[in-house]
Amino acid sequence: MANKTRITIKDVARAAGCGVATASRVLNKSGSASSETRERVEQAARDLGFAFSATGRALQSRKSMTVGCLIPSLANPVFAEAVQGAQEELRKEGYQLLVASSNYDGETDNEILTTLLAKDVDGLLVTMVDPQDSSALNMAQGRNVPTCLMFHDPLPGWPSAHVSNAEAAAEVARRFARYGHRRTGFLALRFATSDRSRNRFDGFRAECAAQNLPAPELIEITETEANTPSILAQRLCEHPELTAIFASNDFLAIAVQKAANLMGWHVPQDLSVVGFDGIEVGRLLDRPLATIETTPEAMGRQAAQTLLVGLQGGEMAELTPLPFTFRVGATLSTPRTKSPDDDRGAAQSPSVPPLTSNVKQG
Amino acid sequence: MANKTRITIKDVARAAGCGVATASRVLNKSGSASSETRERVEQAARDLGFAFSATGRALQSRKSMTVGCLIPSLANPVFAEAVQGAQEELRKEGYQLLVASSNYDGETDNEILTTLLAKDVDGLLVTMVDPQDSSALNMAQGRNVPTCLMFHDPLPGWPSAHVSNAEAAAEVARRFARYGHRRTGFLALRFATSDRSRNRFDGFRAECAAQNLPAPELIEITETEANTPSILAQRLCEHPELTAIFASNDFLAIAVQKAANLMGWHVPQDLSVVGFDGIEVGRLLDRPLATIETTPEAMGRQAAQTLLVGLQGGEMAELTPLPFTFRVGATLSTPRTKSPDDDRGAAQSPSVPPLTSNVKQG
DNA sequence: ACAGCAAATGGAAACGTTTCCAAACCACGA
DNA sequence: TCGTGGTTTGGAAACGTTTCCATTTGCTGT
Repeated sequence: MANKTRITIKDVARAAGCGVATASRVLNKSGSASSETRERVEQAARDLGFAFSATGRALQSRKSMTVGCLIPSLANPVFAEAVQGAQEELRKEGYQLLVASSNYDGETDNEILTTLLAKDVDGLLVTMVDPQDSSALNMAQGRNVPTCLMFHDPLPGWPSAHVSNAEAAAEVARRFARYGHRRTGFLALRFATSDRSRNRFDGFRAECAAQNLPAPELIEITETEANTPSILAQRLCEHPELTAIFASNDFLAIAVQKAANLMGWHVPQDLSVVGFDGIEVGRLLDRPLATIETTPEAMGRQAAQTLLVGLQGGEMAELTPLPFTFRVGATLSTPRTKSPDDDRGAAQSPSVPPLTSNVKQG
Repeated sequence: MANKTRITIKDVARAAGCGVATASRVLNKSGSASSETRERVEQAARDLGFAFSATGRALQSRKSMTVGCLIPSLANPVFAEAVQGAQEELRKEGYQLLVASSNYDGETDNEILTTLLAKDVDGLLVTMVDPQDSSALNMAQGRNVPTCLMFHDPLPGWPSAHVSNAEAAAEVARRFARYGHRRTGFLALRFATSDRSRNRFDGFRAECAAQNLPAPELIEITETEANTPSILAQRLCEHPELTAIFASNDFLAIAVQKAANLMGWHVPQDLSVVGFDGIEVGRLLDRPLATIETTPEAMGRQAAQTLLVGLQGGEMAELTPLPFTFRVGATLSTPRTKSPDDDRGAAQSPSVPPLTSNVKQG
């Protein structure tokens, strides 16, 4: 019960009958020491169950061996997987990850970054609402804290592990065009706080134009609308002319299918749907989801590796976008040919078979 | 370019023309100071862009304001959500979360815990392979580092935020029995490294016995088998007598459906399937998954709140299990009556409607 | 004008490390 | 016997805080 709560290197030194400097040298295998002292120190350390205090070390060496990680939410598997990948990569090199999420809130982003910087993180891995003018992110730069973004399209000043949102979205537009769709929609959640979503829309719209399609309809919905199929169905009904919907992420795309079912529309005959991200469950659906397949874990790994270069004092190179794949699912087909009084949901012959090959792009 | 890299309280004191003690008092709003000095110090701090170093503070106060979090993997949304909940709860009180995952490996568990302890975490949130005899977890106890488990059924020595795995599993057995199933199977992944999974099986088996059902078949599969529908289908074929399968998590349950489809079996007529966890996507499937619905985020929150009590020096009480719900989906029904040469997959009249009410239990 | 007291202040120690530096020690050849 | 040069060794400073404690300052009331 009279346990001193912490065993320090001084305790070890005393037990071994030597100075702390010597103990430190032995335990770190730096500098020289006679084999007898070495033995005594090691024995003492073992007996006492000594372990270095990372705090003491951090203070003296000005290296915390800690990386800060800011993301919108761990409840989104895309971010969670990225963190998982980054964490594994960093741990190999002895770094720990300080993780915090902002819930898609710009102010919280800054608060968190400030806290992380105060914690003396050696580096930063960041996905946030508005990196371009975050005071805290600038402060990180001023303090020379290596920083790598994740998911964001390239931004001046920071490397970013990402997939080209615009190019991926363009691929979707091309697919739609190839299947003969003309009136398309882009379904967005949190459009205001996600540059990813905005960039997807921009890329999608641009390619629609290039393909001589009418401009896509932008449909913004709230979290509640996304989670309530009946309401979502209502929103979709406001756009009866659309034959294909590009959802800004897979969950949304699945929700659209659900909503469509509710109205008796058949996917894909009555409405084609394509998602974004390529989450695993999309594959397991009865009607596997057509989607842009990305690899968030690889993204996290890449970000971590780049950061490691920065942490070792190197120059962090601008990153080339990670490849994406168009996953051919069963939710994209030719639109049914519609007559003006066409009744959606009527029996329908099978659609043309989907294109057989996937496209990989970098 | 000649920037001193870090601004310390000494710099502030010098700029304000006072001692560091005074500066510290002002900036911390502790102790007294004349309004002029107060003003000068605050001005100086603002001008210099001063921020406290958490490391220095941690060293002197022996509080790192950091909590360590160990989980099997962030790639599993159940854990990711728990971390999310815990993180939010802890941040409110000024704590940051140091997150690491072990990939379901017991040795890694211990390595990580050791590292976290070295980092002087003030508390620990843990889900691991084998908490009962982890040297590192004992060390945490010896060092008086408050620790709360997550997901684990109660264990002597540590509080645990959890759902009663056995009771939840028993509920599944009762549902199976009520629908007239007799030959059932329990599909397990990582049985060896998950006490949760084992406890579910035990509870399931016990209640099968109580309901006079034959002992359930334990079917262990590997990750690869789980991810490859065709192989999984093969495994299922080895047990043609089973009419209902309880999968140890929802992903597995979805995989079973997929595999069943592949063989032309109809779910639930030919094979009923129930999952565990209650992940969101289960709801969005064409055939919504029947499952035990749990609330991982709430679990993370509860664990964090308990831990906070411990962090404030209080006694951490044993936690009562969190409630779970049996989610009535569309994957559980009466088994089709089988004749010996019955051809599974033949056309079939609709099953009886599912029970209408959910059950909530704590 | 002065004792007495509260408010304000700053020096110094401590937290646990690492590392610089000077001192002590050793064996060896001259 | 004594330098010489290398190996071991430990004291002390530094990293950025907070806090104890002693000192100084400024008033109050008599």
